[in-house]
Amino acid sequence: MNINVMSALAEPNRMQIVELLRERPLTVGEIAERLQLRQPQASKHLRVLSESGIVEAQVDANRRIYRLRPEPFRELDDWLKSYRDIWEERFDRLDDYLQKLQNKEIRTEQHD
Amino acid sequence: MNINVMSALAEPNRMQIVELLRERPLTVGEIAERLQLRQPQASKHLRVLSESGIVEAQVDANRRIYRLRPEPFRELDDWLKSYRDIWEERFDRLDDYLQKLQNKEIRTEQHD
DNA sequence: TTTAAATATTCCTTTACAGGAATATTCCCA
DNA sequence: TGGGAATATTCCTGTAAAGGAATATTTAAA
Repeated sequence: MNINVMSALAEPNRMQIVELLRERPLTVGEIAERLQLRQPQASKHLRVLSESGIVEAQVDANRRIYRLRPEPFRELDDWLKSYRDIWEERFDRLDDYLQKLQNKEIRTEQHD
Repeated sequence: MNINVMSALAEPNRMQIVELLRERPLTVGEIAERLQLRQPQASKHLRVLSESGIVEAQVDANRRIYRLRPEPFRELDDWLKSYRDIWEERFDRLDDYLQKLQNKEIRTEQHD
């Protein structure tokens, strides 16, 4: 999977920008206002998102209208598909069985 | 989407570990050897993956057998679903049209 | 009960990156 | 053509995180 896409999405503000743009394309100013970011930070985050191919900008005079690009999402989906066997739990039935038998998992963290 | 999962996957070595574990569960030593990592770095990466819920360890004497957990992948898939409209390009037809008409996109980067 | 194997942890150093502040750039319009 | 609006860029600083080296911990086996 493309590490640049992952890194871009691994920053909370950028993730929020992506979630925002899911609704509709927005200008830098609108994004900054909605997310309570300063304009330069919004621009910088959008630059990272742009360089990873997640967003693209459409020029409108002195404004830039940013929107999501479909490709990274398709790639993410394709990548995920190779894990379907895992997350559908059609795998490792034997190991699972042995693990439950022994009841010896070590996990200090809580999940889900 | 869970930022911790994204951050964990945004590191190249950890992404490789996940790709490795897609095949089958492995011990720390096996992972380190296959990826040409020093054992402590492998352990450290596995700790991050474990804390984000991506992997879990099964104790076998003085060895730990790491495997993928299905939940984060399911969550990732659920999150992606909310973008299906985008990556299937069933959206923004009007804007797309106007954009192509003007032919004014600015994108310095090359993608795909 | 010492020894070796497997793994985890700690400490240190370096580097990447996010935010703040200031400034540059581009565009439209009066 | 000068000014303001929208956006991008630069410089600086602090912090998080990754790797290296050394060490601690746990376990089985001799």
